[in-house]
Amino acid sequence: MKTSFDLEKFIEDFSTNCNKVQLKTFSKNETVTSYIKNRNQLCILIKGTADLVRYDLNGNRTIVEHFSKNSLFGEVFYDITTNNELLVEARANCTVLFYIYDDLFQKCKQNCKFHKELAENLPQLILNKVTDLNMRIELLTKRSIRDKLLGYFSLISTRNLSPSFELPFSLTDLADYLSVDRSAMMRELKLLKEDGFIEKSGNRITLNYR
Amino acid sequence: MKTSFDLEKFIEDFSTNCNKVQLKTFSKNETVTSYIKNRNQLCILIKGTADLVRYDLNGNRTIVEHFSKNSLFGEVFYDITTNNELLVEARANCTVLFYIYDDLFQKCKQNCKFHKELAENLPQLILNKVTDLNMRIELLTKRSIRDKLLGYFSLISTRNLSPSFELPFSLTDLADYLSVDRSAMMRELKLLKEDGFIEKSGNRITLNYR
DNA sequence: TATTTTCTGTTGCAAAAGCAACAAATTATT
DNA sequence: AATAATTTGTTGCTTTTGCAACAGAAAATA
Repeated sequence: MKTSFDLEKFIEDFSTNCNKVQLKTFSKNETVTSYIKNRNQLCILIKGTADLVRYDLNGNRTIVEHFSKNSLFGEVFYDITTNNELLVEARANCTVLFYIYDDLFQKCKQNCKFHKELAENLPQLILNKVTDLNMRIELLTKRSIRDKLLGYFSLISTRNLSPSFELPFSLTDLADYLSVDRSAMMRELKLLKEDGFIEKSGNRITLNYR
Repeated sequence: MKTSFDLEKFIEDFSTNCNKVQLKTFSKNETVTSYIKNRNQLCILIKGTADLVRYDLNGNRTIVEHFSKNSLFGEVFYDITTNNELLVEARANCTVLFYIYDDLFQKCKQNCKFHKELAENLPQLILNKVTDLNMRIELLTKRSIRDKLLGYFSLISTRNLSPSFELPFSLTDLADYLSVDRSAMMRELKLLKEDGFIEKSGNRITLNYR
């Protein structure tokens, strides 16, 4: 895992009069922001978890990204070309920093402490985001539900340094994240149990493969 | 589209004695690099086109990313957790800049012109990469081959500012890029023609929807 | 230019995934 | 504690996708 500085710590003892920065809190299930064409917001999740969710024309819901502490989101990272609605929804109580900027990597005119720190650390945070996106692509390019599940489990297991873990999603959300039908996914989970690949009780999974 | 500085122009009249930078050329179908665990190379495609390709255990080939001028690649952007082979293959004659770095965003000790310029421009190039990856995810999360094709076509069409365009891939490669079976994709293309969504002659597609 | 290789286009059949509907279990709300 | 809402688990049926195999076209190579 790549290291990154502790933004939360930094924010805590941070008081700025910089008018380009806003700190807001959200409670579970609230909409944090929706992506709007021709705006270019940058947001940093300081605390909590949230999802970027898309609802398409067929009524399918997709969890496009899953955010936790230090995750970046906002239109800066997205070319909004489609008519799909893109919403960021709080999964737990959240603290989010909104950054309205002229030039993302330029220090603001006041040259305030916040902008200085941000400019220094943003590149690494973005790099973390890129590796996250690449892992997501690796999952999505797998051809079967089985391979998607196994790939996802193996990922979480590696992160937790344990073959046994609680899913960070409900099973309903996991299906939306892997972009597959929920009932088909449930069926495949059952088969994975029957074939001895995994053990499962509730949302706790134990892997029987390395 | 986001703007970015012209790296090719910059490289042309660039001569450095910085020992951390290498410029190499490749001809079509040559392997530019393969991703190696515990190395952290950063590469910039100065000229040409190339693909990041993965071969999985089932023998499936996936085009993970498609690179053109100014694209970034290398292990910096990838957590190599799987046993899958990841190769960058030149699709056309290429010029690639390899950057062996200690700290990606730190100027090198010699404080050479190249590192200065790169440090200034890298963040924007990375941001472009992030929006590319997000578009790719949007495509891959579409549930049917039909929607993937239509989404992809609409993307290319928007980029080219025209409802008619040559595919930048062979159809075989397009299937590997959309992560679907080639023959199933061909069948769907035929249906799209029959249903009047597209016209197709060879690798030229014309869209009949906006 | 002849020959080999790759790519396109097609099809029948098999396997996988999606859809719809519902009951049971769990969690949230009043 | 009672009720409502959401999530889990399951299944029969339908549709979509994948697989395999092959012929013709196009492109690359000798």
